[in-house]
Amino acid sequence: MYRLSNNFYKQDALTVAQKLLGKILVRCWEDSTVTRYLITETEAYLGEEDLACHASKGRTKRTEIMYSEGGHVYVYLIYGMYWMLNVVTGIVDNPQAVLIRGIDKIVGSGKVGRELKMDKSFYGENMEDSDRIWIEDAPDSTSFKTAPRVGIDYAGDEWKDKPWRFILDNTH
DNA sequence: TGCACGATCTCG
DNA sequence: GAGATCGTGCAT
Repeated sequence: MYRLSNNFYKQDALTVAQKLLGKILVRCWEDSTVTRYLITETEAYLGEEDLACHASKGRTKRTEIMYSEGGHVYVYLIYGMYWMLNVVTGIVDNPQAVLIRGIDKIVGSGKVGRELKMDKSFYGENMEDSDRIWIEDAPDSTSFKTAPRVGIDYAGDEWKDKPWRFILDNTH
C-alpha cells in the first residue's frame, strides 16, 4: 500500500474519477491518529467548457488551484455550511477536478466534508506530501456504475446529463 | 457596496 | 417542503 503520486492525478479527470473508486482515502488527525476510508463515489468536472465545473466561470481566486498540476486539494464552502472535498487532476492550465461524494458508509459530499473535518486551510494542500490527507493505492475497480452528476441543473441539458458520476458496485 | 444563489443535509 | 448560513461572482 503506497501513496498515490502527482503522476496519478495528472491523468484526465474521468480516468482519475473511475480509478479512485476502491482506493483508500487517509486522514491523519491533529492527535496523530489515522483513519482510512474506502472511496465509494466520485464525480468528474472537466474544464472551462463544462458548464457544471466552477472553472467555467474562468480563472478566479477560488478556482485558481484547479489550474495547477493534479494532486492538489480543492475545497470550497457550499450553502454556507458544507465543505466539498475535490482533488485537482490533469496538467497545468487544464482546470479539472474530481469531487469525492462518498467514503465507506458515508454517502453525500456534504457529509464527507464534515466527517473529514475539512475547512479552508486544506485549499491547495498537495496530496503527494501532505501529512494530513492523502490517498493510498489499491487495485483498480472494474465493477462500478455511472450516473448523472448531482445538483447541477443550472448547467444546461448538454452538461447536466453527462454520466460523469461514478459509484462503486459493492455487490460482489 | 449590495444581492442572489449554490457540486447540501436535516428535520418535520 | 423549508430553513440553516456565508463566500463568491456579478450587478449597481
